[in-house]
Amino acid sequence: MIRLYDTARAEVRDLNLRTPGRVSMYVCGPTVDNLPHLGHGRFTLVWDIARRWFTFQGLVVHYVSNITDVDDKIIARAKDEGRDEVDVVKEYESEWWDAMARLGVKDPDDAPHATDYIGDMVELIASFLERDVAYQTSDGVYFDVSTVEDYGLLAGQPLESLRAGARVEMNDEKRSPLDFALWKNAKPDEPRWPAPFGEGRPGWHTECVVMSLDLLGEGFDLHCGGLDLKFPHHENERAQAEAAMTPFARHWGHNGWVMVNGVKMSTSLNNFTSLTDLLARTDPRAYRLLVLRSHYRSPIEVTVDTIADAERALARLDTLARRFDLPVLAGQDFEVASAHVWAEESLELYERVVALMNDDLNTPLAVAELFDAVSAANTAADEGHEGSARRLAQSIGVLFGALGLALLAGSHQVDATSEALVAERDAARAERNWAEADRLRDELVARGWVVEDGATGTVIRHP
RNA sequence: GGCGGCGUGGCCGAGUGGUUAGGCAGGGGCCUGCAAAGCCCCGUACUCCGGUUCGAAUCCGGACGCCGCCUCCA
Repeated sequence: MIRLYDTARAEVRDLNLRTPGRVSMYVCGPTVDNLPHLGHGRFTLVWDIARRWFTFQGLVVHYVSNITDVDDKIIARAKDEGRDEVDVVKEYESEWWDAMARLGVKDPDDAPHATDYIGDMVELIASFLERDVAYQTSDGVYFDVSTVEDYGLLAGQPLESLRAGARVEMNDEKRSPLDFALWKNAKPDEPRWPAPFGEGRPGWHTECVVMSLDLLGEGFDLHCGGLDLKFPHHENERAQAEAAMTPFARHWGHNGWVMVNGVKMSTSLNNFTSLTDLLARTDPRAYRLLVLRSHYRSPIEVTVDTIADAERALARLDTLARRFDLPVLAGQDFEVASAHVWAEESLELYERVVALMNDDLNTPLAVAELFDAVSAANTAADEGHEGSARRLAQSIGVLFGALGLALLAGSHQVDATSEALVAERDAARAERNWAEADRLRDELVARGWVVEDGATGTVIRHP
């Protein structure tokens, strides 16, 4: 049984699936108005890991993650740069998928775009107006949050106390500062779609309700996103589903933030580092390992130091892959646990990892177990238990693969000159000509190789 | 003002009553012609003050500090 923290209940509870054996999950995706930042990297990694783990455990996952392609910030950028909104969207959506590919985030089964669902949104908003849970003002249509009995469920606060602390500037046409825009009337030069209540565009909170229900159906299993979406975004989605009397997400999952020097990384603070930059200068797997080594609900510091730390830890794992020549796993397709033969040596490891992962995705402890197993595999090999060591190492590779982390043995493409130097060095060593062997090693190092003496002689690899 | 979270060894980061988290960095050793990789050992941490307990980083109370949400944000 998989257990997961549910924000709506504020507790870890059994993942209670709509259909046994199948998980339907919706992950709130990005607004494509800029390069993705580290926070986007974290949420995609966290939920990719969850998804992969569910699959590994034999569940059939339907994973939906949207692209918000109509938004004030997109319009603002297009204006600033004197180009078309569609052009802005095209550029940054392309950057988004590039970054996802480099992070090793598996493609969603469906990636709906808000603009493909305008008609459905208009219909929903019209129904709200009809039923009087929404109202028109001079600038658009607003949802009346007071019509939803348990508004504030996800925020963990009743409506009254949310209202008391509201920082939003009061628009006197709004009945409550917490009421949110369902529809924004188009100003001149703004993109617009027709609607019975006036030409314009949808507010941000409506698209996810419509798209998740369309693609996953009523009462889907899991709705996820960054903690900052908990309120008001997810609260408002929920409110709309409630108002439409449609069963919505059975569970809510939220991941912690990326911090910068102890402060939340956020768009508004403009203290973000682009994911694109990070991925250009580091091994993308390092970020995944960094994410795995802390709990998904905890904040993490992503800095040059913590990434470098993760890269060094990764080197240890790659060394294992090299030593045992492990296959590369964790691509777009990955193994299911039942497809792997858990040898005697690794069964206990597997069971411990399963217990940890199934308890609210305890990746930090699972990773600690795996690192312990790395030592065990190396020790077994050092002691000459080659087969046993190999079986354990293979299992480690499979389990990291299940978490989306590919262990890389590295390429063995060696140029002819280097190959000749290796042969010369082995000859020199055979003659116990250490001076010459060391000279040849220096030469190889100068050519950019890491030189190691293996059981079969000189082994060179890229650092 | 309301709600929530956090404070752990040089760094990152788990842990929720008693036993080694793990990684990185550092020191010592084994192995090696010398290295590298690997293995072993080591630092004996838990903001502070009280309390409960045979025993607390872990529970309770208080203090201090930090962060977040109640606009936009993953």
